[in-house]
Amino acid sequence: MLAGMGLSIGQVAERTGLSVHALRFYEKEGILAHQVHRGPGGRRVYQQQDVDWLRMCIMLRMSGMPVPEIRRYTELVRQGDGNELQRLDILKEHQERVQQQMVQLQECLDLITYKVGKYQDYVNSIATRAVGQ
Amino acid sequence: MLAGMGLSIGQVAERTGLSVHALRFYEKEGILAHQVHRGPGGRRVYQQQDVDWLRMCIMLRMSGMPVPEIRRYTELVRQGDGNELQRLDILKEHQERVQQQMVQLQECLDLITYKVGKYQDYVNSIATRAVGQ
DNA sequence: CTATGAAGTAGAGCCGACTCTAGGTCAAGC
DNA sequence: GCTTGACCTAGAGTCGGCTCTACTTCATAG
Repeated sequence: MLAGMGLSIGQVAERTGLSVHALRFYEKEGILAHQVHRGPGGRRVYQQQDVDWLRMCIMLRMSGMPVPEIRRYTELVRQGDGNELQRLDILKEHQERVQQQMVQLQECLDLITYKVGKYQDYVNSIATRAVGQ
Repeated sequence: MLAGMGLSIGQVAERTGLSVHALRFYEKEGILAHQVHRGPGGRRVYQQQDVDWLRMCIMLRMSGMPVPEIRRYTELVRQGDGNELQRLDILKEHQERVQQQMVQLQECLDLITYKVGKYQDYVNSIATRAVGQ
C-alpha cells in the first residue's frame, strides 16, 4: 500500500514555514484534521494531507481567524459528513470579516498614500530648488 | 483668542473611539504630536488638532504600524521642519507593508471564497434533493 | 456634608500566539 | 564510547497593546 512516505516534523516545518514549536503547538491546540501517526521512538510522522491542511490553517491564521475558531472548524471536519452547514457558517462569517478588514485597510492605505504624495511633492520641491538655482 | 474650546479626555474618547485608558497610554508612549495642556486640577485639555492627530494614529495602528514606529514618526513631527525625508521613509515603508498585507489578505480571501462556494453548492444540492422529490 | 462621577497617577494584569527551556531518548558517524 | 542532531514532553517565558486596579482629587447636585 504505497501511501506516500511520511514526513518528519522538521520536513513539515520546512514545507509550511511554521516552526517545529508551532507545529507541536497546533497539534496540542487540536487544529490538525487527522491525528498524527507516531513512528519509532514516538516521533511524529506527517502525511502530505497534513501539510495541505496546515497550509489552509496558515491562510486562516494569516487572515486573522483565532486559533479556537480554527479548532472548531477542524473538529467539524474531523466529525465527518453531515455538518457542512456549520462549516459553511464559520467560513462565511470569516469571509465577511476579512472583507471588512480589507475595506478598512484600503482606507488606511488611501490616507497613507495621500500623505506620501504630499511629502514626496514637498521633498521634490526642496530638492529642485537646491539643484535648480 | 478664540482657539476653540478644549476637550476632556472623556470627550476625546467618545470622538475617537479610544478608551480613556488608551488615551493616557498613548500619551505615555509619546504618540501625541503636541503636548496635552492641563486644566484646573491637573486635567488634560485636548484640542481638535489632537483628535485629528489621534485619528491618523488610529489609522496607522489599524493598518499594523507598531506603537514604537508611530512614536518615531511623532517625534519627527514634533521636531518640526527639516526631517520630511525621514517622515516620508517611514510612511513609504509602511505603505509597502500595507500593500503586501492586502495582497496576502486577498489570497486568503480567494481561498475562503472558493471553499465557501464549494460548501454552498454542496449544501444547496442536499437541500434541493430533500425538497425536490 | 455626603455622595456621585469624572478625572488623575502608578503600576499590575491579561490575552493570544507562539517561542523557548530543561531534561530526556535515540540513531548515525567518527 | 562519545558527540551530534533531530526529535520528544511539560511547562515557563515573551511580546505587544492595551485594560484594569487601587487609591486620590475635585466639582457639582441633592
